[in-house]
Amino acid sequence: MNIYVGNLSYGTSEDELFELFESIGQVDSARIITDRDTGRSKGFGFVEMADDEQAKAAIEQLNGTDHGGRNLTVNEAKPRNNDRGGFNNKRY
DNA sequence: GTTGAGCGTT
Repeated sequence: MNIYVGNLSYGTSEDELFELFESIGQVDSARIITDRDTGRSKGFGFVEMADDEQAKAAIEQLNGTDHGGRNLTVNEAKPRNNDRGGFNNKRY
């Protein structure tokens, strides 16, 4: 299950995210999203968990909790847009 | 500071 984690502190690392969710259940991978242009954190990230019920439990338990001075937003992630614009910035 | 970007043709 993919989990969206928003309102992260800029100081929060992927490892911190991993450990945070690992304390609830088995974490497949953890990722902090950084801006491709500036290289700085976008303030949110994603965690992938192997077990759905553990993922739900993690969402329940971590959503709204304080971490790094920020109140975390945790919920199920939306599918990522696979189109990046690429070579041809398509319209229509 | 809130939903993930690799390339101008892969």
